[in-house]
Amino acid sequence: MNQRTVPDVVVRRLTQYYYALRSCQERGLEIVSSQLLGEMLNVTAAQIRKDLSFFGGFGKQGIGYNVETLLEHVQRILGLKQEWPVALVGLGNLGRALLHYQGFAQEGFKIVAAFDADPRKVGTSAGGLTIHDDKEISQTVPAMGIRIAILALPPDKAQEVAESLVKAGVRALLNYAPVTLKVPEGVWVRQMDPLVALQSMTYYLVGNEAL
Amino acid sequence: MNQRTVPDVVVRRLTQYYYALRSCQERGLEIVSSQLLGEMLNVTAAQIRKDLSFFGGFGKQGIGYNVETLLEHVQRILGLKQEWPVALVGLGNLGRALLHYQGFAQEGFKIVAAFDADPRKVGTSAGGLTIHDDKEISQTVPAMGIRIAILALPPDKAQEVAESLVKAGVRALLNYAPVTLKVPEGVWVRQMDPLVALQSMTYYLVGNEAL
DNA sequence: CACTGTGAATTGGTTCACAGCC
DNA sequence: GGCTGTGAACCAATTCACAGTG
Repeated sequence: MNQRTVPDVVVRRLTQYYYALRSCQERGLEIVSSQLLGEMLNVTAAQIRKDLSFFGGFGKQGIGYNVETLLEHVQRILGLKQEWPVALVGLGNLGRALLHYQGFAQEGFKIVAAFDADPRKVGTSAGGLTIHDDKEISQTVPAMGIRIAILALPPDKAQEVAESLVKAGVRALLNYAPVTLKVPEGVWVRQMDPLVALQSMTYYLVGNEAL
Repeated sequence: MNQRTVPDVVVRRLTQYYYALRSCQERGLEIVSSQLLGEMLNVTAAQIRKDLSFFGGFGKQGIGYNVETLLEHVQRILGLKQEWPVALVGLGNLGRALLHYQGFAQEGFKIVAAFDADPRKVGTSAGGLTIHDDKEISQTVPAMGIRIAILALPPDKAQEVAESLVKAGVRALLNYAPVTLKVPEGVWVRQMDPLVALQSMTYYLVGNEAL
């Protein structure tokens, strides 16, 4: 039990543990060892034990971890036991695909407000939501208690919109625009950029692999 | 000039430098300092200099880096000076959105083959491509010299398809399925999972922030 | 005896600080 | 004087190894 501030890598891995544990649960496992969890995720057993020890001693020596209770703990730690209202900004191809993606709602992320800057889109409806003008962010976001937003808009608009979202109370941004957003302390950004991901792999394909 | 094997973090950052340099170019900058580049990307100047020094000395002391030539170098290092044929597997909502996303082609990633397991989809066409059955992967992928694939399919199918892709010569996988793929040495995977990204931010929203 | 939890050891990555050059 | 390139110093993360427990 170590109550120091937890490194972000650990938090990210925790989400992986969450999925692995659910898969254990589906398979009807009652107990899981750090060993097995590690094999499922390509991570060492020691890593998993150390990661979990940041939050407390959830296991039993000689036995392992109870799947059910560890899952509960992980959910609680990650804040997954509540519903999160989410704003979506940008309703192009990508935005619409995201709006129709069922996975968000299944995991408790409910898109409750949609914004776009294009006057032709404003007022129309998509996925059961009326599309609002970007300008209404400052009004709607605090009113709905939204603290998470998804950005699916052109790169040149992203910074500006991010700022108005943050001003309106958003603290977590899932950014699909290929831009490095400048955000104040205490605001979190995760970059979702398929091109960057591809481009960081071609490096290895082009003969740089050392092995 | 350090010819040790380059850490993956450095490669990932290199893609960021690539975008920053292009933005410099668009703004007409001829010269850029590690300082300025760092400010654009929220990275320290020393980090940038060290990263670049893995690949060679591209700068001039007292001056900085020539935008044009550094960009050239970065493109060459990352393997971005060629076209990459790409396979797309899975043509649900997400797969179709990816197929219509122009960004891939603009950056030299050309989706040249589309696969799906659903017999109702096989034979139909989407985005100018005929959809083939998954079973044809072993035939088509090597024939077209494909080494990169995008997985946009249900989690339970992902591992199996990944294996047939790897067998067919694919070495880089952009995986949208929420599964940890098991791949042999020398195969690269980048996970694109919006839920994981959201879930690793709620941790901080739920009161764990130390600051 | 199998497995966790954790200090200690190690490895890896980042930042410092300065010599060298323009 | 301004800026790069890089060893050295520092800090962070991972792995080791083992004492402790069911």
